[in-house]
Amino acid sequence: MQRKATAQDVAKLAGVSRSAVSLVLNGHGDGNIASESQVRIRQAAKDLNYKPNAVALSLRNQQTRIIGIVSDRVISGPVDGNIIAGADAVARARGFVTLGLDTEQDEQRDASAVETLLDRHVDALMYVTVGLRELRVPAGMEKAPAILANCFDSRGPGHLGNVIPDEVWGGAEALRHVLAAGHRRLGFLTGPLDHPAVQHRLEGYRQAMAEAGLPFPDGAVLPVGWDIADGFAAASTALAAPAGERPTALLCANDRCAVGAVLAARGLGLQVPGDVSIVGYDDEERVADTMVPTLSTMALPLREIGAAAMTRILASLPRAARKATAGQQPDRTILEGEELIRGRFVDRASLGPVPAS
Amino acid sequence: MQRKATAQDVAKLAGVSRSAVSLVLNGHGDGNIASESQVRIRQAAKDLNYKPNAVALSLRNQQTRIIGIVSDRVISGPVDGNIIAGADAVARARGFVTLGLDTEQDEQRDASAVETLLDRHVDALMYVTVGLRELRVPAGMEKAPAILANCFDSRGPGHLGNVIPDEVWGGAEALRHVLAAGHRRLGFLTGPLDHPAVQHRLEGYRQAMAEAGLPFPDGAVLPVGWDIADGFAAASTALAAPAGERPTALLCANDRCAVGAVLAARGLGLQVPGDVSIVGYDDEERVADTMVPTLSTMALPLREIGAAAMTRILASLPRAARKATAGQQPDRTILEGEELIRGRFVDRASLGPVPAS
DNA sequence: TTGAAAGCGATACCAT
DNA sequence: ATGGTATCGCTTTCAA
Repeated sequence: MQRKATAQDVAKLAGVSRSAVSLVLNGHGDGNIASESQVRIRQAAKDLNYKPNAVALSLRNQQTRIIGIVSDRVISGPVDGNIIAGADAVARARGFVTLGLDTEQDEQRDASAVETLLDRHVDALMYVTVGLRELRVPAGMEKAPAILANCFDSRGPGHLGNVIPDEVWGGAEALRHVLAAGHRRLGFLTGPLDHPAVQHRLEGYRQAMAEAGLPFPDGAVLPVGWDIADGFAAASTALAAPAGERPTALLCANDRCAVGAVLAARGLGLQVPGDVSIVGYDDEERVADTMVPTLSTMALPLREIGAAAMTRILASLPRAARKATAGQQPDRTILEGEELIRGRFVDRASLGPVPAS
Repeated sequence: MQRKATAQDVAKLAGVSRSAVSLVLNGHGDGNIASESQVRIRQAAKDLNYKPNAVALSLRNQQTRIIGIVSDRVISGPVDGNIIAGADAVARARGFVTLGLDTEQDEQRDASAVETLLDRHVDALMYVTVGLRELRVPAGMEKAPAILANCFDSRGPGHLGNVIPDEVWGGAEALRHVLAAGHRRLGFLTGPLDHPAVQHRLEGYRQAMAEAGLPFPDGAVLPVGWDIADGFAAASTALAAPAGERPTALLCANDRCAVGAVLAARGLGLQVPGDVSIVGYDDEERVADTMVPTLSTMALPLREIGAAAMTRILASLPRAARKATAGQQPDRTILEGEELIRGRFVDRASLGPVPAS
């Protein structure tokens, strides 16, 4: 912590009292301070490169302008941190800063992370998960305004509000694109059936089939996992059927799974998308866009989720930084309910027309 | 910022003054406060779940116990945040917290990120990059103790100290494993030749060849890029040669590039590692370990780099948190020089013996 | 052994 | 219009 100019220094240079400095620099000077004093004060502040000490302000205002973010494996993990990036962008635009603690998927660290943040007197809390999932809200989170991003309260609705991707819509939208390309023999390489995102997407798949007046082919659902090897194994099986029976399009649980599916197709001597189309999910950077062939995929609106969650939490804070105690009540109703955000389908090379056969 | 018990509350409950509370709770009570008062104070603190207000402490001690981290695309990016995780683990173990700002590769945000951090009066700064590179140190970084992780000062040595992976050793070590498997016809799918990591690894490759008494095959170096598509293109060319001439092992710039190489091999009807061995670099989570086949690769010691950088920066801080101003000088010499960290070779399935042919 | 008081930096009320 | 002063919560020196 280096030493910088204080209000006192500015006051001395301008030949006034520090109260005058404070008044002027906060815009309350107009009815109170002689305008020529105001000029001198502003000049002095500029000369000294004066910035109010954030720590002193925090103490004085009982507001740190820090939003604490607990994440399960977003910061340290190999996956996209765009939720946090989106949240941070909103926070910074409003003079807040985010303080992130990653538990690295160790549930025991949840409560201690919250405690650390609370000890630092963050103004609000946000919990971010790497994948959509149920969250056992850590102890202590009720002690500050809080919101969940990409996860939902295990105690059910009516507790902590949250922002999540609209997976029902996402599943439906992805399938709509596949159907529009003419595909009818499909394979759904989903993640585990007990995963909430998988359930939602399946519902979306059913919706899209119904919209198209098609029956839903239950046998086409192949629950696997989220990794390359999972996609490889499932696709190897699904594509082993003779040309007239095998699926002409595979909808995968995510882009890595799709990579495995492409690998499997190539192993069987099949072209993508010539013989089989493959659609991913997530639009993972440096995977979907640089894969061979590039992956058509349903993008997850991660940045938007983070931004929406941060927007809500900031709106719940008492206005104006000052008078946090006496002033108006924080508007907690903003923190209730679930907000669904839609992604968008990214059309690249791996989805093509139905093979002529 | 919720209201919590203050030292005043503890004092009242224990029937003493707040100075007594402070003395006792900081271990300075022994020669000063009656031992029975001490017991009462400790009990009262426990009853009220008293924790000193971190903000007030920061103001009083002129030390926030926050380390600011600026990163170019580590938090928001799709790549491993393990450097930050390693740094954070060290910091938290010593009662510090890290405040990370990601510039998302926008150089213009560099200085403003540093400024934001400095405005928050962080005790020290760290700059983390997603890949090894030269860094034009942002303005303002000299205003606090600072260190570089995974990058190096563009002004050359003797300026900001740094911690980076030992890429020369890494290149040599990877090649040693390939040579030990018997391979002699090699292909080096490196990143761009002007990239520092590529230059270092190339030097390592030469070393390992020399150690083995082999000439270095300049024609085997195929500089490409870092993505799947790059690896695919380069490997497609390299492996197009007839069986007796084509390389039996490919050393790739990173794991994604290796994925592209595997894709290319499969496209040519070649087995990995049956016909050609493929070695990655980075040991990227959820790629190297779940690829089909799983990737043998040179792991980058990201966590260790973060931990080492944080260790050095904390060691440079004035001891004991108190008497920051008057007390001893910060030990800046610790922040000088370059520290090289070695990774380790991870032996999985993609590296095999030379094909019988 | 204990408590009163100064000070970290900024703000806002209240006399002047 | 201006400046003195209490306050935020804590630490530490100095008197009593």
